Amino acid sequence: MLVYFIHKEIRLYERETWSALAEPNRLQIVELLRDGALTVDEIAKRLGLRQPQVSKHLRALSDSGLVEVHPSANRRIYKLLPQPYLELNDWIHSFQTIWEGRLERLDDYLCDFSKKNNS
Amino acid sequence: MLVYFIHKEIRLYERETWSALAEPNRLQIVELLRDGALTVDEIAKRLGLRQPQVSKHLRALSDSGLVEVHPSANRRIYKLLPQPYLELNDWIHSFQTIWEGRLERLDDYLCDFSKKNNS
DNA sequence: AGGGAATATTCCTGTCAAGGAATATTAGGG
DNA sequence: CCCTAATATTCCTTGACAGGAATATTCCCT
Repeated sequence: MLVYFIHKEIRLYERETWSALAEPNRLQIVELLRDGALTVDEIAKRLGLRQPQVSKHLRALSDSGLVEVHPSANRRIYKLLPQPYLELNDWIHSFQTIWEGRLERLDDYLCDFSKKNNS
Repeated sequence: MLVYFIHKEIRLYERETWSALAEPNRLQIVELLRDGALTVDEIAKRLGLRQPQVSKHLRALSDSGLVEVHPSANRRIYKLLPQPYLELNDWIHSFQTIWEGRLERLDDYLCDFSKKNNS
């Protein structure tokens, strides 16, 4: 249970995850894939994007380990991989003390380092 | 309790959150602030960054609603805001079916739309 | 008021990534 | 084996953004 608070232990997982999701179209793709695997064309159609850009975004998502592809005949079917979301979940939980408002009063701490700072 | 699974309802919160955290130095700043509020100089010192860049990053984080500043004399003390982490947590949980492997078998679904696609 | 510390801002430059358009690749079907 | 659909890749241009350096600002203190 205490595991969430030992945030020193939390893996500094692939930073790429963040930049991969920072691109709005890629985030949309990911949210689309949440409901199930899709082909490139299908994604392009639903999001109103052109096929090459979708391919490129999927490439980025794939490189960051966010999605997985498995070919089926002519098509390539993309689906989400669970790993990054697990890691994200861990990371977010390392902030639990923040969102639970348990670090509200830090003024003592601040006085501390401001004294140490007067070197 | 079911709230985590109704991902249609989840707010498409500020997309800025992602790009704000995509910058490695900003992510480090956030992870640093997890342990408590800090001044600009303190952050700069600990991360080995120059003060102006830290100020700029804090500006970005502030604009995205990730951090909050309250002045104290000469200094400005930055601390994390809980809101974005709550939202991120919700978002991540909307992928719970993924990481729990409950969407493994989607092949039927795929056959579905590939038929529909033959227009 | 003036000086200095802490912080913010501006300007500049280089880099990187996204979209558009065209083209290459791959795989099935006749 | 060619044709076509589905997908990937390349080249190009453009915009956003990060860092460096210098400067502006803010605020306390005497």
